[in-house]
Parts: sequence; structure tokens; C-alpha cells
Amino acid sequence: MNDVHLLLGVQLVKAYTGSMGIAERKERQRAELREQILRVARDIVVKEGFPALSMRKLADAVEYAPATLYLHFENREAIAKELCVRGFQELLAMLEPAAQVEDPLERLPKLAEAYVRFGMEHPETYRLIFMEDAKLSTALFGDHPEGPGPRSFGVLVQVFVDLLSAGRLEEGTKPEQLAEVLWAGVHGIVSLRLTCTGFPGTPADELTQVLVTTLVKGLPGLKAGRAQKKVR
Amino acid sequence: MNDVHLLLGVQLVKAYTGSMGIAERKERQRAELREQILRVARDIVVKEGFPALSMRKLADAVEYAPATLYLHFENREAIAKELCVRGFQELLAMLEPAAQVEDPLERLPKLAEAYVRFGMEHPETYRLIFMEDAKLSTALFGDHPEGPGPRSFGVLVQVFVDLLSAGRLEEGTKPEQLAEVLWAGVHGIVSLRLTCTGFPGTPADELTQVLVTTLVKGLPGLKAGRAQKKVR
DNA sequence: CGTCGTTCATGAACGGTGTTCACAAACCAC
DNA sequence: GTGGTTTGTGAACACCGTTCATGAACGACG
Repeated sequence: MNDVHLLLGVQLVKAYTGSMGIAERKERQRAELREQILRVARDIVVKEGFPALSMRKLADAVEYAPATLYLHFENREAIAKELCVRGFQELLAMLEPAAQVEDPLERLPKLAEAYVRFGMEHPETYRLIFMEDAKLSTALFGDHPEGPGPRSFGVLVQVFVDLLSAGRLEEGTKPEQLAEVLWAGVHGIVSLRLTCTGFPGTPADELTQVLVTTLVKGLPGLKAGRAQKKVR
Repeated sequence: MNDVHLLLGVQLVKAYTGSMGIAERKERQRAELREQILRVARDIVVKEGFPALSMRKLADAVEYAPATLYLHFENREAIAKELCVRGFQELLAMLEPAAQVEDPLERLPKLAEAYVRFGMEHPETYRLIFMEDAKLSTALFGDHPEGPGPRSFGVLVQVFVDLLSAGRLEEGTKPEQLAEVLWAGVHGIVSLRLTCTGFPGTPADELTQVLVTTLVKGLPGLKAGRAQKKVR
């Protein structure tokens, strides 16, 4: 490789790579600007929320004219979509450690806790991914089946697949359905906390525990007794 | 021109109520216009979603100048807030029949089903209430403690209060926590269906059933056995 | 070295948004 | 009819996302 990332070095390379070196540099600079735009955009979203991300403000922040942004992204939504993908990758990364716990029944609460924690620690990112625009989240699952979306969901499914294949769940149980229920549960917790901020409510982590233990063991000490005379 | 806006019976009333009748009429007309604005706004939201509700479009639809809207509402958000309250009242109304089932264990699935059905049948209204802006949903719970928000939540709490007071739940169980978990579950189901439209997913009503039975009875046929040798 | 063609960046504009405000018209009381 | 209050409005302001012709920089080539 070339020693220095200077213009000089590039032209030396060009001496024997032909015009390829200079094209490389231009490509690298292009990618770098694209990356910078995304970095700044992320900052704005995290700090002020997605609705506050305007093309003009973003252009100002990266010190380019607004029109320049359109040389690197088709439109504002394209930027949002990219931020979504990256946010979802962060979420997946947060799930990963929990996903490696061996016993599925230990793994389950850890996954749930990690999921909720991500939502509470990155509220604006979470909002962007799941609550801002249907087109964004839809793209995460519909576009390519091996993106972070389906992969994260797969992690949840795996819990129940493992339980099932170890003979610890009733046969015929559908792991995907249980995973969906779990997902709905944790998403519900995060999502309600993020929108209905005025609600009294149990702290999110405590609520997550209740959710998981209830899903696993059912209502605590439930007596199935038939309806006696009305008590209300 | 003005005979369009004129209401016939009013002048008769004025004949013996003196100047009070005319003030009444004006007040009524004022309220009527306010109501019409809200009606039209609701139509737009239901048909095209809340982001498509612009003051200019709304003004056009009610055949007034945009500035006129500000004589009846402080701003766009005030309109949204009012639509939220009314939407939530609809939701509460949908819960009401289910809420009157006597046996709490029968009531629970019916409530869940009604909640989810509302979300699926009025997606844009549901979005507006719970997913559009934190300030909106927050206001529903924080502003006045006897609005449809807290009341709806109360209906969910009642299920577990009834179970508890009938001695069918372990003592020390907190009904509010269970209600929150249930709420998070159904909200999660609706909310995921509304945003991640591309997701394969079980139909919402079926998923609701799985959620409820799992919350009540726990994982189907779960064997608590300790982790055997890894199967993965 | 100069010229040419491509790439990159931009200012200005278009049509949209929420909101405000000075002004005018309608209306009722006197 | 006159005055005062209510009701309605057009025009403006400051934003927004997006487009497009114009211009500048730059590498390739003669």
C-alpha cells in the first residue's frame, strides 16, 4: 500500500496503477463526505429528533449548500433510511451479547432487557426506526431479507426454537408467533414510554421483568375457578 | 350570500329573549363552525393521515381563509389535540361492551381484541393518538386525570383488581403493573402492524389471542428443566 | 503549456408549510 | 345613522424539500 494518504502519494501510485489511483482518491473523498453528512445528520436526530432534521440545517452543519446534499442522497428520506439501517444495527449489536446466553429461559429476559434498554437510551433513534414513518421501518424488513431487521427478529425466534427443540415446549407451538408476541411486548413498553411521557407508570426495566415472567409463567398464582357471584 | 349561513328559527327566539337570544345564536354559530372544522379535519386525517392535514388545505375544505382557523384554534396542534381526545373517546367506546363482561378472565381477551380491532380499523386515528407526537399523547394523560386516557387504562386495571379481590391472584400482585403489561402488549401489536407493514407476521387478531393466553397461562407446556447440554 | 470535458458545488427559484397582523367588512346596540 | 365589537381576510414572514441552470475546479489529452 501507499505510505501516506496525500495527494502526492496518490500520484506516485498513479505512476503504475494508471489513472486508477486518482479515481480511487475521488471515490474515497466522495464516500467520506457522504459519511460526514450521515454523521452530522445522526447527531441532529439524536439531539433534536428526526422532525428537526432539515436539509438546510444539515447543509449548514456540514458547511455545504443544500443542493450539494442531493449529489449524495436522492432526498431526505434516503438519509432517514440509511440512519434507520444503522440504528437497527446498533440495536442488533446490543442484543448480541444477550443472544449468546446458553439457556433459552435465561436468555429471554436478557434479550428483553437489552431491547428495552436500547429504546430508553436512544429514544430518538428508536422513534426514527419504529415510529416515524411506515415507509422507513417497512423498508427495513421488506427490502433485503438479510438486513438487521429480520436478523434481530431471528434472534428472538431462536429462543423459542431452542426451547421447542429441547422438548421444553408443547409440540405444535409456533416459535415465530411467540417471538412476535415478545417483540410486541417489549416494543409496546418502549413505545408507550416514549410517547405517553406523562403517564405515571412503572419504570421500564421493572415492567420488562413483569412482562417476561408473566409471559413465561402466566398470571401469578392464578386460580382458574369459574366465575362466582359478581364482586363488583 | 349570507342566507347560507343564516339559521331560520333564531330570529323567532330573539323575539322574546331580547338581546340574549342573539348572543346565543352567535355562540351557537361559533361552536358550529368549530365543530365543522373538526369534522373536516378528522376526515382529512382519516383519509390521508395526519401529516397531510395542512391548515391551508383545511381552510380550503371548510371554505374559509387560513387565518380564520386561528380564530377558533390556537394552532394546528390544538386541532390535533382535540382530534386525539375524540379519537380516544372512540377507543374507549369500543372497549365499553367488552368491559362489562362479568368474569375477568373472559373479559380480558375481549378487551384485548376490541383494542386491537380499533387500531386496525382506524389506523390513522390510532397513529395520531399514540405515534405522532409525544406532546399529543402526553396531554391525554397528563392534562386532566379524568379524560378518556386514564379511564381506558382504568378499564384494563379493573380486570386484575377483580381477579385479585376474588382471591384468584397471588396477594401482593400489582394490578396496575399487569394492566400496563397488557396495554404494552396490545399497543405493541397494533403499533408494529401499523409501521412495519412489510413484515410477514401473524394476523393481528390471532396474535392477540396468543398474547392473552400466554400472559394468562404462560408458555404452553413449559418444562422448567434446567439447561441440559447445549442443543444449538 | 493550453484546451477540453467531466465532476462538483452553488444561488436562485418554485411551490409548499404554519403563523401573524393590519385592515376591512359585517353586525348589533344605542 | 353612528359607534364599537366581532368576524373574516390578504399579504407577508420565515421556514421547508427539491430542482436546475450556471459556474468553478480539476484531470486527461494533445
